Amino acid sequence: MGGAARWRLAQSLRALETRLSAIGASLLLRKGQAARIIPEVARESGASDVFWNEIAQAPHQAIEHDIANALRELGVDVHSFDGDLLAAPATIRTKDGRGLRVFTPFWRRIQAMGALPYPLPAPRRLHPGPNLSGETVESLKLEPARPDWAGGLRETWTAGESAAQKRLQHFLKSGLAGYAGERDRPGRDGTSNLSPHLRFGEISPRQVWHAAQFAAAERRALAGDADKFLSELGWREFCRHLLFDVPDLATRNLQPSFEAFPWREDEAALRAWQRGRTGYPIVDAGMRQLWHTGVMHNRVRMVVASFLVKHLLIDWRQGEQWFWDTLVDADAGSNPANWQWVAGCGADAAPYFRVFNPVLQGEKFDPDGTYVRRWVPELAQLPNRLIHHPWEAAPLELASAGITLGKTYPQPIIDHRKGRERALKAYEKVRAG
DNA sequence: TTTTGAGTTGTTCGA
DNA sequence: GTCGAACAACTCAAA
Repeated sequence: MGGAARWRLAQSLRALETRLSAIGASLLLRKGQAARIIPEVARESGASDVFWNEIAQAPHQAIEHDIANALRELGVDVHSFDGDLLAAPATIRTKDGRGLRVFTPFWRRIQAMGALPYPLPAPRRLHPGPNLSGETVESLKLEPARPDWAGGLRETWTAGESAAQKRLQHFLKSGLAGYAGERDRPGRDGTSNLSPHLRFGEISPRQVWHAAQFAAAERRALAGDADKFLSELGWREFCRHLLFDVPDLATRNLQPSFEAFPWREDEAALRAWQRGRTGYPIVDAGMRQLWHTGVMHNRVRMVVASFLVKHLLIDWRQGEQWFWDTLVDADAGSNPANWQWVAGCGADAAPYFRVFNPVLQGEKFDPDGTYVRRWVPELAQLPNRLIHHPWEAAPLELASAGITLGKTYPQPIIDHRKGRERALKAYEKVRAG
C-alpha cells in the first residue's frame, strides 16, 4: 500500500472503531498473516461465524481459501460475499470463457444482469466480544510522523461510512444533474468524490448503484447523467475484472508489442513532473493537487498521464508507481489499468496517435483558469487568455503578473510540437507487432 | 469457422 | 471560424 493510502486506512479504521463502539461493539486490530490470525481470533473469542467480502485478486483468493479451511477445521461457519464488486469476475465471461477486454460489451453484460442484490441494513446493535489484546491504530504506524506530510490530506478528507453516505447524498442531490458535462471541469465540484470511500469499503458499489438508479427513477430528466455516472462505476468494475485475469497488470504491458517500446530514463523530467514543475500549467496544477489532497481530477489525470508517457516518453510504470504512492483512492485495478489505457498498451486503449495537447485541454476544460489559479498560485495574476501558456505572454504582461519565467515558474520542459512528433516516432516502433 | 461491425475521454490540417 | 477527414491498423465479441 502506498503512503497516502496507508494514511487513509488509519482514518478509515478510526471511523470504524467509533461507529462500532456506538452500537456496542469494538474493533480488534492485529497485524500479520491473515491465514494464521483470523482463525486464532476466532478460537480466542469462541466465534461461531466469520463473515467477509471477497477480494477477487490472485494473492487474496489463496489466502481466503486458507482462512476458510482453517476456520472450518475449528467448526466455525464461514460466509463470504462479493460486496466489493457489482458482479463476481468469474461470472462475466465470453463464450470461450475469457474475461472481456472491451468496455462496452462488458458493461452491457453487467447491465443485462438486471437489478443487483439490494444491500442489507447495518445491524442496530452488536454484542461486545471478549476483551482480546490487539494493536491500536497508532501502533500500526500507518501515518507519517517526521515529516508529517499529511496536512493537506487531513484538510480534504473525512473517512468513514457516514461521511461516505453524506457525500453520496450530496452528489445525487446537487451533482447528478448535468454530471455528464460537469464531470470534465476540474475547476468545479462536478464529480462524486466517492473513490476513497469505495477504495476502503466504506460504501459498496451496489449501494451507489441502487442510489443512482433510484434518483434517476424519481426524475426522468436525470437518466442520461445517471447512466454516465454509473458507467464510471462500470470502469472501476472493468478494471477490477481485468486485474482478476491479469494479476501482474501493474508491471506487464497488456500488449506484448510494447515490450519493445523505447522508454527514456530521465530522472530530472520525472522529478519535474512529480513536483508539478513541467511548465505546463494544467499538468502542474494536477500534480500539485495530487500531492496536496491525495486525489486528482479525472480529466487532469488523463492529461498528466499522457504528458509523462508521450511528451516525456517515461515508462507508464513510473507514473503508476507515483500515483500508487500518492493517491488516497489508489486502486489495484483502476490505477494500472488506466495507466496502460493512456499509454496505449491497455484494454480498449486509446489509439497511439492520441496525444493530449496540454494547452488545448486546459483551455477547453478550465477556460477561466479556476483550477490552475487554485493549484499554481504563482500564475494567478495572469489573464485567462494566457493562463494555460504563460511562455507566450509579453514581457510586460509577465511583469505585471509578478512572474519571471524560469524563476518563479518554469519554462516548459519540452515543446509540445516536438514532444508530440517524438512520441509518434517512438510508437512507430511498437506498431503491428 | 468465418465474417462483420465496433471500439471512453484527441489533435491537426486543409478546405 | 467551422467542419470533416486523416491519423493505422488491430483485436475483440458475437452473429
